[in-house]
Amino acid sequence: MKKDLSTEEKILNAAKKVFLTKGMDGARMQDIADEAGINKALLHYYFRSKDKLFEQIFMEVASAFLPKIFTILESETTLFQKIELFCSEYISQEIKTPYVPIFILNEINRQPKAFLKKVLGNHKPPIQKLLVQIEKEIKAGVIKPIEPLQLLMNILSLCIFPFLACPMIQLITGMDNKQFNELMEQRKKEVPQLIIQSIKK
Amino acid sequence: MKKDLSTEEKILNAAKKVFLTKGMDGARMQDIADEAGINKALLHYYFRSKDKLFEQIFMEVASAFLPKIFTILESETTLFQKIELFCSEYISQEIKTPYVPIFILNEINRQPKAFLKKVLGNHKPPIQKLLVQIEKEIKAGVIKPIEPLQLLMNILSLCIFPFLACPMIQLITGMDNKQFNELMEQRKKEVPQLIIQSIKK
DNA sequence: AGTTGATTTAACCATCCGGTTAACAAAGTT
DNA sequence: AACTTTGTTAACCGGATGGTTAAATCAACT
Repeated sequence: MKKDLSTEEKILNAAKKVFLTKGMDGARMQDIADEAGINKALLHYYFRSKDKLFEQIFMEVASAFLPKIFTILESETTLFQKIELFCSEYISQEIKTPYVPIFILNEINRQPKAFLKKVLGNHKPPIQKLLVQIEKEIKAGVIKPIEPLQLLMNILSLCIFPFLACPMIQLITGMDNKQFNELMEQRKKEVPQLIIQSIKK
Repeated sequence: MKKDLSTEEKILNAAKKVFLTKGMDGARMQDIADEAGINKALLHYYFRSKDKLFEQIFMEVASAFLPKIFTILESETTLFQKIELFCSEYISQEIKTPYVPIFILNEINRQPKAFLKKVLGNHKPPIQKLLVQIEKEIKAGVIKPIEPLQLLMNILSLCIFPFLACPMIQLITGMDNKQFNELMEQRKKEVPQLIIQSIKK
């Protein structure tokens, strides 16, 4: 396995792998210890409890994923540019870390309120700006009238779902990872095209 | 709770509720017993093990959900009609049973091969027909050229994702169930419109 | 009423699992 | 070298959890 890493790094890598694939409930401390090639007691020496360790992994994963997205949504560019940038950034990110979406989704399901507090702190979710921008563009006659929330859902759906369903898709179609990723690369352009075409006047 | 149901029905209802919301790993036999208002030993009297009980629930849930979908995909109608019918049927179904999609998704993740075998048996996944139909329509010049798999992913994404992300959406927007369902009702027409518009010449 | 078979329960068992302890080893520090 | 701090391990602990058992209750039939 990993060799010259510090014990703490070995643990974090192992924990990330196990938590991402099995989720909080399905993960066993022993699994993580095995994966890291160390004694189980050492886990508790470095991270006092399973909860603490999970928390650390969760924050690491979440804060590598969400801020980029939020930044784009809150940026000052035009709506169309925003959509293009968001889709291609999001999909790139997901290709690199394919297990993250379902991990996050399940965590939201497990404890919705705790999740929000953890990832947003006291901030508001950064979608208000986008929704207002959409409404403005509608009133200005730049795009067709549409429920802003529907538009946002469409964007998120098209970007995220394929990664959530990746195992199923690969299973049904017999694709391997490489083929799947090629499809996803295509989507970086196709999704924004589809979205923009649907709202452009 | 439920009153005049047979014990077996009480158990199945309780198990469905608990498994759907907490998943196999997160569910406790005691939870199910409590939910059904019975003794834990009675669970094992009716269903020998947690695995057996889960299996039963899983099959019940899956076979209430998937066949309808498959039938539509394999029917003989035109592509456009198929898309319209599929989206509206699928979304209707999900409104009734909102926890099912994430439940199924997680089960696929947990044991992909076992899942396929369970829900398909020896059959082939019924998407081949649709993919061929799409290719035909492209060659016939009825719709724009598109990778058939991309089209299928788009349809599934737009139909399923909102329900997967339902807790998050409700959390962020502050919607309640009723408002959310209204949005979904809208989608029954908007999603097929969006899809068809994107491929129509 | 008594017999029989299905249902239900309380109590129990064994194992799993998160977490602790105490002893030991390695690496500094003086 | 003696001592302290840090890292690591084997063994253990207690509670949770899936599962079992044996007795009690109920229902149907004679």
